[in-house]
Amino acid sequence: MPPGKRCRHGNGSKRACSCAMGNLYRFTEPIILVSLARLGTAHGYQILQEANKMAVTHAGLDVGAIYRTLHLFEEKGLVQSEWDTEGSGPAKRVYALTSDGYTHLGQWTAVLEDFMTALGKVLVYCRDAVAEA
Amino acid sequence: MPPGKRCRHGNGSKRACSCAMGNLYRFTEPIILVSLARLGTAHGYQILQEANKMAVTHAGLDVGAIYRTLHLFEEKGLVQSEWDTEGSGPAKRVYALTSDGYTHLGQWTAVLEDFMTALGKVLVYCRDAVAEA
DNA sequence: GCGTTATATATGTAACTTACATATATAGTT
DNA sequence: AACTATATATGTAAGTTACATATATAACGC
Repeated sequence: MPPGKRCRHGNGSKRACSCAMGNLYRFTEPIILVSLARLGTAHGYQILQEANKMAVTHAGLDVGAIYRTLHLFEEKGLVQSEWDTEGSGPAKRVYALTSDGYTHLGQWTAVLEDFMTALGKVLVYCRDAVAEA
Repeated sequence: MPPGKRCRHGNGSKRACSCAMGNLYRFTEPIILVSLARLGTAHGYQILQEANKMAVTHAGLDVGAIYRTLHLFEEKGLVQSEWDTEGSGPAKRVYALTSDGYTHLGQWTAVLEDFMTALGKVLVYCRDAVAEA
């Protein structure tokens, strides 16, 4: 919990690691959607790498969660996929956003906007409280 | 899930309700800490009202979570409490932050700063992706 | 050829958090 | 006496994270 505690994210700094404060929401769903939107077409492992460039916690996205969420998205019709047996390495299942997937990303974007605004207010109060203490 | 869906938060607007996108983290811990810091001394119900002024989801903080978290905080030594049987209404247990509680709030503040920065980046990507679609 | 590493997908599950119902009790209002 | 608001507290189903583990293919060095 305290910043001194060494967690496995290599945080030797004086700054508290997000993992030390409990399980924060990692925005797995919107990050996968926006990663796919940016990549156009991609398989799970590529999404993982793109996604972790924008991780909101020190831990980054969970590998297991990526594949589970992609299956879930396909069930809901937000992505569609096919096997890619060409190229090097093991066979990959490549995904792309559907029209519904783009719509869903738009809805997530609106939620994130509101979330950011609200969290910004909390943060101002936090800074004030810490400064006065 | 779609914005049209009426959830119990009275969202008849075209904007998606946060609850429709799954269970977001509501930052129960830091919001209780900062609420207590602002109020000085307060009982659970007062904290609930102060906390919901800065709710990061449409649902606001859960009443049950408030009392459970206050008990947890007391176990950890982040708050201390006593019964207040004076004044009107039922007896209230009034809480105040300890020195460790202020420290913990400081650590949460640092985590929120990082979180906001990271989420801001995601949001920029989201806006770009939605604009291009 | 063979062990090692990197790539790639997938499942299992314990712990944590949220969502919501429910129970209890006191004070004030009609 | 019934109703409403205030105040605290518990129970638990569902959702999410954390992390281990299993499977399989390709590339690389030796």
